[in-house]
Amino acid sequence: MTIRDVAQRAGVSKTTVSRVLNGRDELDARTAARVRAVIDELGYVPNARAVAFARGTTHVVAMLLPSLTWPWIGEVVQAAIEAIEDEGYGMLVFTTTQGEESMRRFTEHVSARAFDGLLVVEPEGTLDYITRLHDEGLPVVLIDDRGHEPRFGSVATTNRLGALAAAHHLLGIGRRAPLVISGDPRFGCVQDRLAGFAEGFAAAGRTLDPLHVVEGDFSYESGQAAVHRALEAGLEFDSLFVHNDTMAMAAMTELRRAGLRIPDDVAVVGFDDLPFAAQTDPPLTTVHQPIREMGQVAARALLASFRGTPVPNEPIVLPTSFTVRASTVG
Amino acid sequence: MTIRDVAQRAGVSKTTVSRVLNGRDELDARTAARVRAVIDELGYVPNARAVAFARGTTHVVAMLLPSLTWPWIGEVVQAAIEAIEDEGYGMLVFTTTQGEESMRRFTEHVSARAFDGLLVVEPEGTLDYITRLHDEGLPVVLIDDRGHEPRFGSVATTNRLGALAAAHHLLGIGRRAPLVISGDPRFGCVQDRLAGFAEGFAAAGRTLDPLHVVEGDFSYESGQAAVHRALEAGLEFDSLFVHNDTMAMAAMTELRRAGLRIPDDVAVVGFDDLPFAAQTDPPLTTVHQPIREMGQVAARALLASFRGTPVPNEPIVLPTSFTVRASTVG
DNA sequence: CTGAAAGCGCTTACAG
DNA sequence: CTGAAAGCGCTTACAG
Repeated sequence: MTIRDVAQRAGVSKTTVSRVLNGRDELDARTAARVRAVIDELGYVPNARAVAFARGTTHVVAMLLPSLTWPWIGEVVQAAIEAIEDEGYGMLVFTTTQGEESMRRFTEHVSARAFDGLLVVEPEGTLDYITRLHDEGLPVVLIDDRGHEPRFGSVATTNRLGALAAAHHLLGIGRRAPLVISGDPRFGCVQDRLAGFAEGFAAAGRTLDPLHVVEGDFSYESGQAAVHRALEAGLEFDSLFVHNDTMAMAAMTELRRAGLRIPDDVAVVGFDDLPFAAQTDPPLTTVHQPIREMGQVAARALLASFRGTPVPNEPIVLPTSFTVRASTVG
Repeated sequence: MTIRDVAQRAGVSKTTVSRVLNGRDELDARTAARVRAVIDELGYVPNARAVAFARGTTHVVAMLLPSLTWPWIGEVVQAAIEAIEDEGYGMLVFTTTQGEESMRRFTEHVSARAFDGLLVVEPEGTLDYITRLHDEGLPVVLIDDRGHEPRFGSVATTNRLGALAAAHHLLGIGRRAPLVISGDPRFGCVQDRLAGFAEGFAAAGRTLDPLHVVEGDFSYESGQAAVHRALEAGLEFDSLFVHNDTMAMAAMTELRRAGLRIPDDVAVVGFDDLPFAAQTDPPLTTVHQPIREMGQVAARALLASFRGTPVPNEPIVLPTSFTVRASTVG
């Protein structure tokens, strides 16, 4: 069934049916009603391929991601999909688990103009390429989990303030000797978290000893190893500020193994507030990242740009919040 | 840039360029080489919208899911995407977190013929609808996590045998009094797991007491509650067979809280083998579901059907395996 | 082996 | 307010 069938049955031209469908031109109310009745009766839905071809627009948004199996990525994508679906768009998902080959394929889809705009959680080392796509006219919004501040639209969060809140909380419960387990220091977000946390302690007249900052890489194993090394080295600490929840969970397991009580001997603060943070043992105090909101806001900004509202050039920054649980306050 | 530009520059017709692009007809090797050279030189990529329109085929596969935030769903989708991308297809993802509204939107995309085939992890209560889509000619493959055995192509796993393996393992390490924490018994997979486990104990001359089967709903909370209730009721057990890892993890936390040692007092076996199962405390012995393989096999079966190989009518069954960790063998 | 032409199902100036 | 016609960029019989 095509627009022709509807037109014939309603006794109008295809042009008129098209107008009813898209409803921006003036048309006689009665004609419109009649056409609409026929559309309903026939259950007609315009062929998406034909519409895309004629309009030069797909009603599809792509999302480029490192992988779907990361802890928080499902949340971002879910939120973005919901926002996208709300406007009748579809979401094409691309991941880069196959490295170069994945990027080659993605590029192919870009060149083929298979979608109208792009949401991206940056796969490592692709920022220049994404920037080029943006410069070439593809609407792009970056969901910035790494503190990039790119030259195009992005959504980020307050890493520095989040870490500051962690510092205040630990100071507030009387902890004076924190150990920091950081993520990879090449990331802007890691720098921001280190800076914010140091700032909080500095404001209380306490300088953080650089020896009390151990480097992890956001993985479970690295969280475990960090605590292990710190204990072996005989470092003294009454609290942990860990740059993500996964490492924090690992750290807690390791602390318990060493016979330390949480929070009595060591209070632990994470970063992310993933769903499992409420279910660790003990439940984890952590800096809440507005993951869902970031996905949603990014999607909405992209959709708005299709309607002519340009994506802001500076990052859209969404605030973290602070979630207190039993890992710091028994 | 369009196919016209390439044709002009190569001094051939658009038909010829199209033939080079799709390469199924015979053509002069030299002509083909010349056209290919021009294509490379110009970096020409056919417009996906035009191709889709002309061919009546989109090179896009859709995946319908309850949600992207479930523990194992990212793995399935990731595996499916990789298989899809390998053949140059794109993956359109739809979730049903918005209930009826989501389904209405999805239906719209179906009617608009926005994709060539469908992969589905069934959102509750949609099986009849999916069956109808299949009957109307849409290629569909179900990734069956619930023991459905639908009337169309599906990929499933050996729930019964997996549970049987769990029973054998527990018997093998001398456990005689298991407590089972099940999922929602309306699911076929839950029935299969109950049956397989009971079978294993029956074969060893031991009948399972129905009182020792407590019902959960696959959620963390329900796992915790189940153990709590069992202990309150004074049930005696030396082991736990839990129908998924999430409840198993919750159960372990609750056991520890009650002062019981794992595995000394209670050995614990889960089901799924999610990534976190290796990182619980202690690491969880569990029935490994071939989640990635299911996604991959389902995607490949769907792609094969586009090439004329029909999707088999009976379920494609992939075997579970059994992963032994410290929660049963200290 | 190659090309001219029709056609895929819409949208959108343009004319009335 | 409405319609005839061109056009979007390919593919695919059909003819040679």
